[in-house]
This record gives sequence, structure tokens and C-alpha cells, in this order.
Amino acid sequence: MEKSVLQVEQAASVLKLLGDKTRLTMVGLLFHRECCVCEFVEILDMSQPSVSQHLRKLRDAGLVKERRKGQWIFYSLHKGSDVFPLLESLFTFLPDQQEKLDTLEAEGKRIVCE
Amino acid sequence: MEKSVLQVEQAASVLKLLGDKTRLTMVGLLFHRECCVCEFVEILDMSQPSVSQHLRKLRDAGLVKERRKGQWIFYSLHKGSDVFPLLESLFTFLPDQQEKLDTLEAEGKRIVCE
DNA sequence: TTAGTATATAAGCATATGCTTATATTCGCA
DNA sequence: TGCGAATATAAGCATATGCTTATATACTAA
Repeated sequence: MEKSVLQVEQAASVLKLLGDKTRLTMVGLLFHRECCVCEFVEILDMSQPSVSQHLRKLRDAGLVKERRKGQWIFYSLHKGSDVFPLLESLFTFLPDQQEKLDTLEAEGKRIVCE
Repeated sequence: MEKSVLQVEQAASVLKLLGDKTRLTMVGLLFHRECCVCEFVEILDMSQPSVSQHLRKLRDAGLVKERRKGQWIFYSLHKGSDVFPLLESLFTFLPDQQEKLDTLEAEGKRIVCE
């Protein structure tokens, strides 16, 4: 992925979004695989509306995209975004979140579709 | 500088601080050289108290440090901080701010001390 | 010692943020 | 067709944030 220089204002707004533990964790999870809303609710132990509201902000900023799969809506990182390279770089400094996904699966709460 | 893995909470609080255009610009300027408060006031075209309050947040988070030089207090990046490597990496995605410092100097408003 | 400059801090205010609860929408399935 | 599950959205509220103005502190120099 090409490294592009971002405007300060654009970078600040992305960092502001990521400056929230919930959203930062969400993006970290999405580096492993796409997740649906109810999986986030389970993993983050938050209310569904709260999760949806965070996802909306990430989507409005172009960091993630959604696609419906039957009854569920799956979110994934928007890898074509201008800021994706920054995200990739940033997350090399953060702990891996795989364990949370493993726990979810162990509890039989992973949503598999298609 | 060693790359250390940060806790999600710690990273989120740093990103939150940087998710403000003023503070992000300040840190960008400090990658070039230390600056005193009145230089920030000039460059950012903001009130002195506002600048001081932003600097205090950056200092409380350990991102910058201060030292008095006569009548002025100069701020610089705290390169020994756990989060400094993240800052370095992050700013490779941001535009250089040298121009603002050049303008300041051209206007004879640079504070040189020692 | 006094005045002026640089900086910090406090208090107040308007706006932003993140949660909650309630409700609307969309889909799968009986 | 109708019901339940998954999700989105709206409204309300408490707290956080970033500015302002006013004032305090620390240093320099006359």
C-alpha cells in the first residue's frame, strides 16, 4: 500500500476517532477479520446501540465499510482508504486482539455466514 | 529507538491527545526543534492561555518536556517516552511543518537563547 | 525595588462526546 | 403473513473539551 501524506486536519480527525478505547479495539479486531455488530457487542460487552454508533463514526470517516450478509451486517477495514496505511503502521505498536476472537469462537458465539 | 507494544488504553489516550489539530501541529513543529510558548502563540495564532493549556496536556501525558531558559520556557519532544516511537512513525504520514518555522524566523520572531 | 515580559492557572461557558432508553427498519423463517 | 433477531436511529442526559477572560507567578532589566 502506498504511503500518502495526509493533511493535518484529516489526520487529526482520524486520530480523534482512534483516541477512544472502544473504537481502537474495534479497528484492531478488524485487522484479523470482518465482524458483525453482535460480535462486537459480545466482545466489547457494550450495548448494541452504542456499538452501532461507534461503527457509524468509523464508517463515516471511511475507515470501515459494511456489507449485509443475510440477517447480519459485517464490518471490515476499508483497505482502499487514504488513511489505511497509517492504520497499518499504527497497529504495529498495539497488542494483537486475536485472543478476544478466539474466546468468542470458543463460546460458540462467532457468526459464520456463507 | 526500540518499538514497544503499548496497552490499548495508553495508546487511545495518546491518540486522543493527537486528535486535535492544534496539538498535532505542535508536536509536528517539535520534530524540527524546541519551541517556546510565545512562538507557538505566533505560529498557531492562538491565545497564550490556550497554547499553555494544550502544552500542559502534552506534558502531563509525557509527550513533551519543558525547560526554562531565562524568561522563556522551551518545550521539546520527550524522546525517551514509551510513545515516542509511535509519534515518529505517525509523523511520516504527515506534512512537514518547517515552513511555519521559516516564516516565524523571517518575521524576526524566533526566540534564540543561549 | 519596580515595571514589563513570558508563562501558568483558575473560572466560566458553549459545544462535543458517549452513553442510555425507546423506537424504527430489515431480514429470515414458520 | 406475522414474529423474532439483528441493526440503525433518535432523543435525552451527564461529562469532557477547548476556548475565553481574569489573575497569579517567575524572570529580566532599569
